[in-house]
Amino acid sequence: MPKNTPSFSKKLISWYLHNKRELPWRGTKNPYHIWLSEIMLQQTRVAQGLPYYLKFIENYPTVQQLAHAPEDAVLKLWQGLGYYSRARNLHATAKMVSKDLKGVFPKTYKDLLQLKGVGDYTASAIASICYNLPEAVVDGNVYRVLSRYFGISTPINSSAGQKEFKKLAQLVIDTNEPGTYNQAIMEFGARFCVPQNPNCGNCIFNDSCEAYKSNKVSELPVKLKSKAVRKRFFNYMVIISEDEKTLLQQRLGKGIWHKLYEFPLIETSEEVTLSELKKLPQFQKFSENMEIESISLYNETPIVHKLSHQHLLTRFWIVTSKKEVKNLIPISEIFKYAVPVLIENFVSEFFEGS
DNA sequence: AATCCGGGGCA
DNA sequence: TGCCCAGGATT
Repeated sequence: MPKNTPSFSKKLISWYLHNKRELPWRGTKNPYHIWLSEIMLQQTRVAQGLPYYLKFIENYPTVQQLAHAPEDAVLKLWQGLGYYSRARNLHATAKMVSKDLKGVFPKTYKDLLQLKGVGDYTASAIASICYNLPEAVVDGNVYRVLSRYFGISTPINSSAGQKEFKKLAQLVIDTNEPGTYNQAIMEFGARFCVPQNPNCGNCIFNDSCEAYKSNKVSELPVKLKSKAVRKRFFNYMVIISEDEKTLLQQRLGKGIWHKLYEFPLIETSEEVTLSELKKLPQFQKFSENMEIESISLYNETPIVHKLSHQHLLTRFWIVTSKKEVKNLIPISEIFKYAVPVLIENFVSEFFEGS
């Protein structure tokens, strides 16, 4: 189909060799390092993931050391990076590779795909970068570059689009150096063929890019709109005991922040007053083994914590207690627990200097 | 096929 | 504000 495919991949690789960023996971084929970086960079910018990559390599230099770490420690190190199932799957896969595979990562696309947290993109990335296999990656950058260069308007988040772009990516990959090619097209998308206002006038492809020729660069790629975000109302009960302790609970159900810690949470369907809060069954349960001395609202205006798919309108209630409550932890030890950024921000603000 | 799952950067 | 980011799992 694409008649200038060789030129496309060659120019891409040439651009890459002259313009690539030097990153810690470049220039190595160590599958542990590549795997770790690829998991971290899922839906995550290089600038955001980089410090986490360095922390993980420093704390866990080998897959065996990661495997032997407690899950809580892995989650704590992952704290702030989001999409925490990645951290749980990372740890599970480390244990699997360490025990069942004696520390040796799978060496084919098909076998890599069996690992928890490794999908089409990540299996292709590891296979091509570590083992020189001609497996084309398709990430957000690849969608953008291919849709523009070839002028394809199939929505990238439709199943038809995913198939079409995967097939095209596999067609144009440079099979002689697939790892370099895959990184080249992603780097090109991340650094030059950017979503907004790309510098097409200076682009190496401005003589062959279909979108540029037809003045449709700003319209590609096409993406179906997702539905509106859900609003949720969170009331966090921050217990302060006389001996400077508080209560944290681990989230164990389905949903966001699985296995992270937070203050006791009372979720409501709307913003509530203190008297309304006190009437709720969840509040009764919360306070049943306590002798509450006082409750005061820390923030009248809810803190809006925005996730990609829901907005959390959050208010913190400060609860002082006379009677000893069970399972309290010293406030000075909150930092040992993996908590959502929403909680971390409150803790650092509220307990600052105390 | 659609939805869920974080957090941050940018125009 | 809305969109995007070296996506994957679940329903």
